[in-house]
Amino acid sequence: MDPATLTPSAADLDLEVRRRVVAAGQRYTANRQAIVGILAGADRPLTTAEVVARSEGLAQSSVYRNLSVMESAGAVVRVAGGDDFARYELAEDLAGHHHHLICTRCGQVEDFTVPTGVEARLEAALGEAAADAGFEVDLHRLDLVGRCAECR
Amino acid sequence: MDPATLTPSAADLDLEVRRRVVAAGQRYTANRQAIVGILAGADRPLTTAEVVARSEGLAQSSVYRNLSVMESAGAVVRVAGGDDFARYELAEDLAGHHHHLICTRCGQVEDFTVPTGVEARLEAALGEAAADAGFEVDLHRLDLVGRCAECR
DNA sequence: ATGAGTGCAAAGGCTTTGCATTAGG
DNA sequence: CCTAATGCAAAGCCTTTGCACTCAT
Repeated sequence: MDPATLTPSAADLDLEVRRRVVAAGQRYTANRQAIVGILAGADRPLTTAEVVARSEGLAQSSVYRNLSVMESAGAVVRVAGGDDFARYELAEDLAGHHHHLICTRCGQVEDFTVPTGVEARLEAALGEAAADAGFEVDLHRLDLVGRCAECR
Repeated sequence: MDPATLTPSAADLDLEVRRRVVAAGQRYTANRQAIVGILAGADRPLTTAEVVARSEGLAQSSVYRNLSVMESAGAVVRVAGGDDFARYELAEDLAGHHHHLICTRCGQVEDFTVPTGVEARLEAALGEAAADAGFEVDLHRLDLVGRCAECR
């Protein structure tokens, strides 16, 4: 796989995203930079509405388009939550590998990490089992579904 | 947890779904029974469009409403795939615990199971880690994202 | 200059809802 | 009988697209 950056600093993150966006033949504008900053500052995937709200003055359509462009560039990923809103977060190799806690009551999504040992063993076992099915695994998504601390 | 049924036969499945739907104060009509049969006969979650297509003569709105009712009754669950279509499958305790292989190219979702040993260790480790975050886990969703045999 | 990016508003497309009718218990 | 279920069509709502203008290179 890609031996790229692991949870880079804010400046490095910005540079790396710029590199990817430019490599995709697009520009890394102030708006896109702002969106990356917003995503980087969140500890969970944000809905498009949340990004719009936090970007102050950015048109909704631009948010959608920018997220789409940066998704194609491999800088951000779309995340499925407990409701019908598209959520976005930085790509895994930019934000670090993590999982999600999804609350069935309020629909919110929180980031979550498991001990590296568990992660490593899991990954090995999964890749093997999937290969038997002719499937080539890029990455795994592990969501824990239940009740968050506030909704219990 | 719930010491309920484990992958029941077609008839048992039908009875169990009926029980849940009735317990939720709803009727288990022929249409609902048909939808359950369709889901039970698939080896992967189906989009609402697929359910409509396979149900022959059932109104789209009825499919949506029935799936929604049966979801509330705990008989089926909505699954997030690689595209923007809602997919449904039988509840985990009716169809058996499994995971999904999601193809990034064609968006399709396939069922997938991992060795029970891996599953058990995973579950134990996860429940513990999540509890530290104040989160109560009902179930976990593990998706392997990559390329299916046909899209490689 | 030259094409990408942006805003605004309109259009799309999956999903939901209103309402009159039919059917289940 | 009474209430839930169903069909059809209209409405909703998140998301995408068209178009003219602006900005970056």
